[in-house]
Amino acid sequence: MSNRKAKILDQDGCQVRVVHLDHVKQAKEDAIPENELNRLALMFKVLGDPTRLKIVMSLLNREMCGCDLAAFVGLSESAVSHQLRRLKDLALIKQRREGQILYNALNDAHVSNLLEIGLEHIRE
Amino acid sequence: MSNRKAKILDQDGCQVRVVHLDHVKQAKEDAIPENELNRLALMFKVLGDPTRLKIVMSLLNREMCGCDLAAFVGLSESAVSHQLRRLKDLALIKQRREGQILYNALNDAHVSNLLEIGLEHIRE
DNA sequence: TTAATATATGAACATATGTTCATACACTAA
DNA sequence: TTAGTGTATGAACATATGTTCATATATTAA
Repeated sequence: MSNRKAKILDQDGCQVRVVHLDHVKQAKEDAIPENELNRLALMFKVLGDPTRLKIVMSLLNREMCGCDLAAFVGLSESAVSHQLRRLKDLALIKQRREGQILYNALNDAHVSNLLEIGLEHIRE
Repeated sequence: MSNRKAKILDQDGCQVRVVHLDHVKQAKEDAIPENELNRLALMFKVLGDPTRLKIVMSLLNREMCGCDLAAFVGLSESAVSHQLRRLKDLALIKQRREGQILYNALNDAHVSNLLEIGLEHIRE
């Protein structure tokens, strides 16, 4: 492991100081593709809003229609609908229609795992 | 399970339509405390920025100092420092000083688990 | 002490975000 | 078809957010 200070050129041609050239190089090699990174960040960001998180948490144990969710989180049905769309776009929830009513549920086990691990982390 | 439409009063005294009174009631009983919800949302939000997520992902396999991280993500050391503080505030990373250099690492297994499960989700 | 390096921080700016409002669509019952 | 209900969506607004810049602090070497 090098502790020598080095100057390298970044992708824009600017000089950048680096302490551990090898670390930076390896990190770049390991990095996931940019579209995956952005999609992963977007998924976390969608979970990172209290309203949406409260909706998702409530779906851990039951299905809920938009109407119920609006009453539960204390917002308009319109606001809830906007949020549900974002959750659906990232496959965090799935929807099933029964007549006029659209039931929302968690999409798969990944989502509940994320919630559980996240809760463990903030509780320790 | 009731399918009868009902009108109830929310905590602000406004009339709210509810399809499944029992679902809403149970969801309210199950709900985690508001401060936990907000903290959990904040944790996801902090992971939900591409810059911070790229930093955290790079720490999966090695320690990195702020200097290296700035070169890796292609931003100023100041910008990186701001982001590292947010990550540290939520105990997502920990820091260890060695002389002038502050090494950053993931705080615990929860963080790497969250990243792995998140990646699985977006890749399926 | 002085200079150099690594990191931290407050203020300011431009951009992004969530809710509201008005309106439109989808499904059902009469 | 008509009316009623559940959901969706675009625009607009106020707020929140991330980066930049200037500056400050901390550690080490000379």
